[in-house]
Amino acid sequence: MEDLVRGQEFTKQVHMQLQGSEIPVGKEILDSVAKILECLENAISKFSSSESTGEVCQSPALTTVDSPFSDCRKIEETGKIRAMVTPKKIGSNKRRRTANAREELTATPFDDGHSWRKYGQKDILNSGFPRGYFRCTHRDQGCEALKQVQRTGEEEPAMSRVTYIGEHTCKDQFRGPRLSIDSNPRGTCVLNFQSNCYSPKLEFPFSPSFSTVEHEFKGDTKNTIANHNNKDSFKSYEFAAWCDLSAFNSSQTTSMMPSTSGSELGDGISGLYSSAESNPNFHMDMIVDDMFDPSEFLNSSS
DNA sequence: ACAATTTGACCACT
DNA sequence: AGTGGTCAAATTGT
Repeated sequence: MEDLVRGQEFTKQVHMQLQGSEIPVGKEILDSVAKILECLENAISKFSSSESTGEVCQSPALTTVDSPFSDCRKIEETGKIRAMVTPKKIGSNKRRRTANAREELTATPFDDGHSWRKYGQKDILNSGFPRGYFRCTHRDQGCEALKQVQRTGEEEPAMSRVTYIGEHTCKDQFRGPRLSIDSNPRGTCVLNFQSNCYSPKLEFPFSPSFSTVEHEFKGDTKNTIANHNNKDSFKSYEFAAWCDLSAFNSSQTTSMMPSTSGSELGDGISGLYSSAESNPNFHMDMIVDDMFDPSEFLNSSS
């Protein structure tokens, strides 16, 4: 609930900034932001009403405990018989407990700082889009965090409702504040450095202008995003752009990037991460034209 | 070879 | 019986 309200506030700020911006902003973008605001308001009002009745996320109360060894199955498939005797874990019922569940409305897809492994996909009635089921890749460490991603409609940019179930108990800590890129139809990008991109995250897919930036970044391996461990974070339509911004804070460089250790990326942006981490109020926006050349930028700033 | 994703089947729940 | 959540073999990617 708190997150929803924060998200609403952030979205309002973005909306006001876009409206008051000297840079021409596409009507579609303003419309999209207005829609997001509307969705958030709906979600908040629904949540408020369900909270008072003890419900969580519109889901029915769920039972979770079964006999731990009740799942003895035989499956016939293409003439073969596979006998599976899989002890059922307590709490691993088909219907999940949704306590600790929270929902976010996000652009599709986005990097929430954790690594997820897809374990299923299901067509959902009347939704038109399949729902994806993800679990934390560190499930072997006992991390039970799950998320479900459901695209909400045909709108562009594509938006998805992401439901997080359970908290991360693994060591794959939040990778820290992210550098995200937004762009308007004119080809200008906004790099948004935020100290805590928690929820909800309001992000938009790339317009072709980003591919220009990405291409130019790839010209220099030190500034590249190509070798990142978590390649999923860098699908062409996603936001994170990474570059060596250690010029901003070389003295405080401390790696905050356990998940990228060994990659040049981690070295490259650790300064940015540490500076942002060390200052909870760190917040910086940059306007970047699509002819932006990171090497020139770095030369001029050093 | 290993890791991640896809996909069809199973099962709990309504 | 219909639906949604999960499992795990098969497939695909690196």
